[in-house]
Amino acid sequence: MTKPPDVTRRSERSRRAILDSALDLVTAVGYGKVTIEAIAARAGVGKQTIYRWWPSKGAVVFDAFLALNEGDTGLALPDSGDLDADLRALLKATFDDLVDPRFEPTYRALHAEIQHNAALATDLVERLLGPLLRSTEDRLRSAQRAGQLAPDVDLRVAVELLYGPVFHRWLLRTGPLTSEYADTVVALVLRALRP
Amino acid sequence: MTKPPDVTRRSERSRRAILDSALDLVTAVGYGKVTIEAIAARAGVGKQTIYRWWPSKGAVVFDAFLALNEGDTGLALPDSGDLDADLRALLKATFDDLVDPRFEPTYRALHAEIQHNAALATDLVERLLGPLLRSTEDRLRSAQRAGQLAPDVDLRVAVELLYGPVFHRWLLRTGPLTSEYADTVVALVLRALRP
Amino acid sequence: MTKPPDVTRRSERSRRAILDSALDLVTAVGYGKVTIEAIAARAGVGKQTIYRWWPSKGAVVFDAFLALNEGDTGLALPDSGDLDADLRALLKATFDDLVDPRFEPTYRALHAEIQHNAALATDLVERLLGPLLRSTEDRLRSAQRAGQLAPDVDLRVAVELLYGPVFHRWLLRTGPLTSEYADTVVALVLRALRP
Amino acid sequence: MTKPPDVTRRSERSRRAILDSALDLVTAVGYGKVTIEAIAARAGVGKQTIYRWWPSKGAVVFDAFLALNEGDTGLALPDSGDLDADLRALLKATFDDLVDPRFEPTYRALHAEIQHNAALATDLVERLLGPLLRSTEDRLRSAQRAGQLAPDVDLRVAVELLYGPVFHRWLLRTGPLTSEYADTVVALVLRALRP
DNA sequence: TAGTAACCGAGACGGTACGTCTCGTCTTTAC
DNA sequence: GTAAAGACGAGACGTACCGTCTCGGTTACTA
Repeated sequence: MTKPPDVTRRSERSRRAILDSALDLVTAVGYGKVTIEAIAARAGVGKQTIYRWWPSKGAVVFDAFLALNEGDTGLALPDSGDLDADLRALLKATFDDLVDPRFEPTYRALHAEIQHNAALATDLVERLLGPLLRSTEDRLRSAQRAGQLAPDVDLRVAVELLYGPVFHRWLLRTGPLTSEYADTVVALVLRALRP
Repeated sequence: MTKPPDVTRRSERSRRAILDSALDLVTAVGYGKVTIEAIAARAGVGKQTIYRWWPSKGAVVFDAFLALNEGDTGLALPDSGDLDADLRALLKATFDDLVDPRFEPTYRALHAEIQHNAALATDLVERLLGPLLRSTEDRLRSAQRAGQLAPDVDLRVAVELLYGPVFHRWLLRTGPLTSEYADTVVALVLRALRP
Repeated sequence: MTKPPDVTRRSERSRRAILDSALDLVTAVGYGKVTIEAIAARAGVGKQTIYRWWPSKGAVVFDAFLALNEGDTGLALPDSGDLDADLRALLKATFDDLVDPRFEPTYRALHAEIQHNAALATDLVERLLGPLLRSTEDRLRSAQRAGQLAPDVDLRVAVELLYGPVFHRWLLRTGPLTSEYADTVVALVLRALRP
Repeated sequence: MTKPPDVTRRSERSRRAILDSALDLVTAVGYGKVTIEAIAARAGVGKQTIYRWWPSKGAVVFDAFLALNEGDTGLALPDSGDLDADLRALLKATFDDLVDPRFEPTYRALHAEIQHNAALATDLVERLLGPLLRSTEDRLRSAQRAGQLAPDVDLRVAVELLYGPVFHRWLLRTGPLTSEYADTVVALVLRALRP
C-alpha cells in the first residue's frame, strides 16, 4: 500500500510557487494549454512535488483560483431593505465575474472539468460558488421573514430560479449577459416569489 | 489555398462506420478516453478519413449523437390545453434524457467541450437543444395568445426561467432532478408569468 | 489476371510532363524528399498514370535522368595515340560529371537506390555507366593490340582498376577527386598493365 | 534553446535493448522495412528514447552494427612476410564480410544511407572500414620499408587501388567476388607498386 | 457513324510510419 | 533525507505518402 505524503513536512514555499505559476500560466496561455510540466518548470519545482499533493491539473488550477479569492472577507451581504435592488446587484456582480476576461476562460475550464470530475464539482460549488449562493439565500430569508416573500417558498429553489437563467445563458452562450437581462430576471422571479 | 474535400465522393459506408464507432466507444469508455485513433481503428477506416471530414473529436461525437436522434420526427408539441401539465411534461422529458445513463456521460462531455469550442456550442444549442427550446417557446406563445400569460412577457426569457434551474442543478450537481422539482419549478414560473 | 496497359495509347504529353517534373523536383528538393504524389501534382497528372507505367520512384527518376542524357551522341572515343593522356581525360571527364552540383545529388540517390533494387542496378550500369566503361575498354584493347599493354591482362579487370579507386573515393567520400589524383591513379595502373 | 539530454543519466539497459532490437529486426525483415516504431516496440522502449539519442534510423542501425564488432580486438595485422599472400587474405576477408548473407543487406543499406548523410559516411568510413584500411596501409608500409614497394608510392592511394575494384564490383554488381578475382587484383596492384 | 474499350485527371480510400507532445512514474544527483 | 532535475515507457496527436480503387471525361479504334 502506498503511504500518503506527510503533510507536516510540506514545503509552503513550493506550494505557493506552484499555485502562483498555475495562475500565471492559465491567464497567459489558457487553461487547455497549461501542462503540469510547465507549471513545475515555472515554479522551479519537481513534477513529483505536484503529483504528490494534487490529483490533477484541474485540482491545482482550482486551488490556485481559490487562493486568489481567499483574501476576500466574503461577500458583504447586501441588505439595503430594497429586495429588488439587492438581487439585481447580486446578479450583476455575478456576471461581472463571469465575463471578466481575466477569469472567464478559467471559469469555463473549471466548469468543463467538473463535468467529468465529481469531486472537483463538489469543491467548486461549495467553496467558489457557495458564498454567493448562501448569501443570496440569506437575503431571501430575511425578506421572507419580513413578509415580502410567500412563506412556503423553498429558498434553495428560489436561488436556482435566480441564478439558473444566468448560468444557462453563460454556459450555453444563448445570449448576452446585460443589465437589462438582470432586471428582467429579477422582476419575473420576484413575481413568482411574492405572497 | 487548401481545397475542401469533394463531398460528392464521400463514402457513406465510412461515415456511418465512424459515427457508430464513436458512439459505441463513448458509451463504453467515456468521452475523455475516446481517441480518434480508436474510432478509426474500430470503424476500419484510416485516420485521415476522419480528419478529412471533421475538425475535432468533439465534432465527431456530436455528429454521432445527432445521427442518433435524427430518426426522431421532432418533439410532438404537447398542447393538451393544460399549460401546467404540458410544461411539467416537457421538463420531465428533458431530465429523463439528461440522466439517462446511456446519454448522460456524453451530454456532460459535450457540455464540457463547448466551454472551449464556440462553434460546437452553436451547433449543440441549435441542433440538439433547439427543437426542445423552440417547441417550449411555441407552447408558451399559444398560452400567451389565449391570455393565460401576461402579454408583455419576453418568451425567450421565460424559457430560460424554466430550463435554467434544471440545467443549473444538472451541470453543477447541486441537487437531484426529481419529479417534485419539476412541479415546484413550473409552479413558480407560472406564478411569474401569469397576467 | 491483370492486363498490361496498352502502350500504343500512352500519352506522350503525360510521359514528358512526368519526367520533367521528376527532374525539376529532384534538383529542387533532393531525391529523398521527392514523392510520387508531388511528381503527379506538378505534372498535372493522376497518380495512377505514374503507377501504370513505372514500378517505383527510382525508376521514374532514372528514366528522367536517361532522357536528359539521351541527346548525347555517346562518348567520343578518345584515341590520340597517347594512352596515358587518353585515360587521364576519361577519368577527369568521369568525375567532372560526378561532382557536377546539378547531378551529384541524383547520382548519389541512384547509387543509394540500386543497393536495394537490383533491376535498377542493371539498368544503371548498362545504360548510364555502360557507354563510358565500354569505350574505356575499347581504348585499352587498342593499346593492347599495339603492344602497349601486357597481352594477358583481363581488360574488364583493368577497367575496374581504373574506375574502382575513383568510385571508392566518391562513394565513401574518403578524399577529393582532383586532377592530381587522376594522374596518380593512371600512372600506377599503367605500371600494372604494361608488358 | 533546446537543452541536450544529460548523457550521465542515460539508461544503459534501454540503450542495449534498442541496439539489440535494431539488429534483430534488420536481419529479420531487412533494413528498408525496419521502422523506429518497430525498434521501440520490440525493445520495450518509448519512441522518444530513441529520438533522444539518435538522429535517424541509419544512425541506430549503424551503432548496432558497431556494437556487434566492438568485441573484436581489431584486425590481427597479417604479416607473414609474404606480402602477396597477406594482401590476398585481406581482400578475401573483406568480401567474405561483404557477401555474408547475414550482413550484406545491412552493409548495402548503410552504403545507401551514407549517400545522403555525410555525417554517417564519416562515421562509417572511420569506425567500420577504418580498422581494415589502416591495417592494410600498415602492412604496405612495412613492405615499403623492407624495399618490396617503390619508396615514392602514396600508400593511401595504394590502399584505394586494392579496395576500389572490390567495392566497385560489389556496389555496382558488375561481377562476382571470387577468389580468382582477389588474386588477379592483388597481382596487378603489386606490379604497380613494386620498385 | 455508333459503340466501346482504354487511357486520362482527379482524388477518396485503408493504411503505415513519421516526429512531436504530454502524461504519470522512476531514477539519479545535489544540497 | 528531501526534493530538483530529468530520463523513462507509453501512446495519442495531426501530417505525409503510400499504392489501390472508383469516378466521369475524353480519345481512338472497331462494327
